[in-house]
Amino acid sequence: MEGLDHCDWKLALQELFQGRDAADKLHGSLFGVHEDGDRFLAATWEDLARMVAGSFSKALSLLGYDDSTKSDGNSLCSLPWTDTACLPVPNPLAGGKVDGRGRYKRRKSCHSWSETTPAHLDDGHTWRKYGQKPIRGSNFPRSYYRCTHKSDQSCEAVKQVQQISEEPALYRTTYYGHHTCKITSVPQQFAIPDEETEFNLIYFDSTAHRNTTDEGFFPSASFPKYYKDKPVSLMGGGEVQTWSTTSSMLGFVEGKEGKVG
DNA sequence: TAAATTTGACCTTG
DNA sequence: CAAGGTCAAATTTA
Repeated sequence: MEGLDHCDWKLALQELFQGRDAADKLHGSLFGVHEDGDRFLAATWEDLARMVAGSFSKALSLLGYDDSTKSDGNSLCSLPWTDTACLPVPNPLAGGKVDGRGRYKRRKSCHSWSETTPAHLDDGHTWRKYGQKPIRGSNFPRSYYRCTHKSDQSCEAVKQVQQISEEPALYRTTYYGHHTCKITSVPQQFAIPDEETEFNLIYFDSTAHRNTTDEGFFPSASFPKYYKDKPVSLMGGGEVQTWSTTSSMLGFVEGKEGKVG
């Protein structure tokens, strides 16, 4: 993977984690252990299957084994993780208000990266909700989140979360911008790697990308059983602030970038 | 008491 | 003008 730049690397990890998450859920539901039991709908299987296929296809593409998803010539680095150009910027000409409200430009048709999941996944970052709006044509409101470190680290990452169906519960998360904040806390799951036997799902060797002095990333990361044992918190009533597991590693990967600019 | 959430006002865009 | 996105005061929570 020497040819993989950091952005593709992150995205590949994201897709792999998401794909495995969906695969686990699909496996559970196929064997009748899903929490919804008999009421678990075929539509959910379809969604999960689609997620599995999509995630792994993207990851493979990023890793150079399938160019079908890169045929448009767009590097995935142009996705919102790294696209700060589409972030809202102050607009001193707007409004003329003295209280600073509304001095921004709405992001237009900037790239957005979104995912639809049955549950919320931890991206390793903390978010603060700053708004909620009813969306025309949707039974569910859309929630707006920004990075908790917007003020202290000028981190401009934002995301929107909207429930798109009730049964099965599906949530669409759209990310804009990327995190420039540093993650200072190490997810415990990663701080103390589990026993070797637990490294059974995904194993990362970052030596091709990092040297030993790098901070905030494990030379060899894996996903031990904790992930399977710890259900991902569902987002109920627009309130989700405690995420865990799957993408914690991604958050960590993101965090190793350090501050930009 | 600090941090997070709620919610109505205000803004931009189409 | 409607819809969607953001701000910030008020309120809630830890």
